[in-house]
Amino acid sequence: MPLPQTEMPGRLQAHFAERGIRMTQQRRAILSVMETANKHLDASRILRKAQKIDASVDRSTVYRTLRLLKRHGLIDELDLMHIHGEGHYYERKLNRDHIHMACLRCGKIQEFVSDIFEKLKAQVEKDCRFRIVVSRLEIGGYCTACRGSQ
Amino acid sequence: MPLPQTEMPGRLQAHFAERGIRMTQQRRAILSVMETANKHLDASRILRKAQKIDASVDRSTVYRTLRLLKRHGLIDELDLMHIHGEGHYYERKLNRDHIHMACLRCGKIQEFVSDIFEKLKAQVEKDCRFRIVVSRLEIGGYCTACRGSQ
DNA sequence: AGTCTAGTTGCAACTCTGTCGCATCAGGGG
DNA sequence: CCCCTGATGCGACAGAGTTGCAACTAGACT
Repeated sequence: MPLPQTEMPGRLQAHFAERGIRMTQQRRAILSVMETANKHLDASRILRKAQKIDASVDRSTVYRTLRLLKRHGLIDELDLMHIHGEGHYYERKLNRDHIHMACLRCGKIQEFVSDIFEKLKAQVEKDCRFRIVVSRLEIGGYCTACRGSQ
Repeated sequence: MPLPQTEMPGRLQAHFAERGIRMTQQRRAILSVMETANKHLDASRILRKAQKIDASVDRSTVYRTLRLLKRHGLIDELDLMHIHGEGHYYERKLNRDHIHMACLRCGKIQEFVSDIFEKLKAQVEKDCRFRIVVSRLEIGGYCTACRGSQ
C-alpha cells in the first residue's frame, strides 16, 4: 500500500535533516500539515489533519512534535487573545515577526508587519541588555467592520 | 468575631462602587490580594492568598471575579511565555501598558515601558483602522545575568 | 540486506486550568 | 427588617497538555 509522500521536502523537513533530527512517518505528516497550513491551527486541528495523512498519529505525538518545533524555533505559539478557548495556536515562523490583532466581536484575526515593531525590539535589546529569542505581540479590539456597529 | 477589613478602599473597590457592582466578603478578599500584589500571581496563588483573608473563598469564585475584573478592564491577563506551566497571570492594569520580558533560563520577569510601544499601537490603530482595547507584548529570551553564562 | 540501539510512538492514566448547574446564601435598596 | 436578585460553594465536568511504559522503527554500522 503506497503511502502519501507527495509533499515536497519543505523548510521544516529540511531543518530536521540539517540538524540530524530523526524523521518518522508521523513527524512527516505533522510537518506537512504545518507547512501547508493557511491559517492558525490549534493542536486538535493539527491532529485531525495529520491523521488524514497518517491515521496512526496520536495526540501525544502531536504535542511532542510541536514542543520539538518550538524548541528549535521553527514555529511560533500564539494565544490569539484566547478568543476561542484556552488553547494555543501554531504557525510557521516566518522571516519577519508580525503582530496579531483579534477582533473581540467577530473573532477575525488580522496580521500586521511593522518597522516600528522591529525598532521596539531593538530598543529592548539595547536598553534592557536583553537577548530576544521569541516575541509575541497580540492585540484585542474591534476591526474596521465591527467598529461601526459597536 | 471581627473580620479583617483593614485594607484601604483601593482603586479596584472604588471602581466596583462607581459601577454599582455588588461587593461581597469574598470579592473584598480577592480585590485586596490584587491591590497589594507585588508580583504576578496566577489563579491558584490568588486563591491561597485570598483564603488567608477569608477562608470561605472558593476556587470558582476566584475565576468568576477575575473574569469580572477582566471584563471591566481592571486587570491584565498575562501568559509570561508559559515559562511555568500553562496557566495565566494577572496584574492590575496601570496607567501605561508595559512589555513583559521573561528569561528562558532563570525565569525572571522584567517589565519595560516604551514610547515606541505607544507609537506602534498608534500606528496599528491608524493604518489598520483597528480599535485597540487590550494589548499584550511578551518577549522570551535571556536577561543580562544569564546572557553571559549561556 | 541484516543487525543493533537509541530515539520515537501509541496508549492509557493522569494533572492542571478553567467552567457550569444548582441549591443555598447574603448584599444592600426599599 | 424584609426581600429579591445576584453571588457563592460545591461537585461534576470539559479540555489542554503531560507522562510512564512497553512495543516499535529509523538509520548508522557492518
